[in-house]
Amino acid sequence: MSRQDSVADTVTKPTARQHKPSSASTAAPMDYVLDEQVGFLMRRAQQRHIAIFQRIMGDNGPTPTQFAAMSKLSAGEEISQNLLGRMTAMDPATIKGVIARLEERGLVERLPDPDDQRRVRVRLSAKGREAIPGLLEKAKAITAATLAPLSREEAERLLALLARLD
Amino acid sequence: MSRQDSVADTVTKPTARQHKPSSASTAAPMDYVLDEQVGFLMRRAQQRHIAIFQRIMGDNGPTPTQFAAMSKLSAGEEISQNLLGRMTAMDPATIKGVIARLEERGLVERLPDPDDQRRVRVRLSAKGREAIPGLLEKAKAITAATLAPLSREEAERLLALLARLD
DNA sequence: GCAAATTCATTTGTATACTAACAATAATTG
DNA sequence: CAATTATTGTTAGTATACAAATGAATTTGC
Repeated sequence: MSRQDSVADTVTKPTARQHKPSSASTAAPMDYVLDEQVGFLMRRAQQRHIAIFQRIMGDNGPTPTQFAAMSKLSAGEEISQNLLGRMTAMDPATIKGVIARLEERGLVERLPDPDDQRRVRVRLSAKGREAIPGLLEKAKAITAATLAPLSREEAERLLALLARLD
Repeated sequence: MSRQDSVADTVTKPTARQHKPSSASTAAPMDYVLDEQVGFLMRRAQQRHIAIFQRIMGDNGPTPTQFAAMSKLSAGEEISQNLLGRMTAMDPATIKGVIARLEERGLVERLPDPDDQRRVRVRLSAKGREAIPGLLEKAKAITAATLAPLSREEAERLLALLARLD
């Protein structure tokens, strides 16, 4: 099978870090290697994670943000839409769309808040509650698969470092 | 050596759950804490990074993916659009939009490839080349600001771990 | 040398994500 | 109490991201 030709096949890979600042040349690339920057590495790691997420959750499964919302709602309480967004690191515009799509699929319900007419309370539907155990099982498998390249100690270290970057 | 034992068992946090095994309640939350999962932590860390990126690049600056494309093009060679996508971890549909927006702003040019009529060659425009030194300077500041909560050793460890997750 | 497979770029559709502006409602404060 | 301020949710607009389908061009495999 012809594998997808990777970048390495067609591009002269600068390989590892070279201490030599290449001088002389007109370009003067200024010693900046995109592939070593934290933003690029995080983006790639996230892409892989999301691919794993979709593979394990399956075609009808929730997206990562949809699952995040359902996970928080699985505690059982009704939560205002904006607060749920804060709990799942989504701004009001983003959580709105996520909840709308979950509601379309019958997994959550939206109710007016009797104490505050601005608020919309969100909770899992019966169908949503039934889905939770299976989703949590898959979510654990997703975390395990994402961290599979690392040993236990390395994974713990990574999580601790990531937690300090927010 | 520490074999790659399934990370699945590392998920079982010894710290989290309080002792209430009898579970008189219906919920049985199953020992899953969203905020400790690698996907959630990466998403949050990325959100913070992107906010830093936008703050330092400024209102007229490129987005992270736009800058990634410009950075790769700054080596000076003309690159086919799809290959540039591979080099910057974007699929063909994504890189198309990124290049289109850079072209609208006069930072890159698209040319037909004389050797392969399917291909579109992309290169920096004069305006794009002029912008590169300032952008690289800011990009370094962005990396530094993103990693600021960590010591140098911790940052190196994080980058090494992230690099193994893709 | 030619059919089959692959690659390149594009288009369409779905789903985040954020900014900015907005209206309705609540809370605060002078 | 009235005026200001803050919060909640919505809408519109921009920009990733990827899947799937498509058409054109190039490689391949026999």
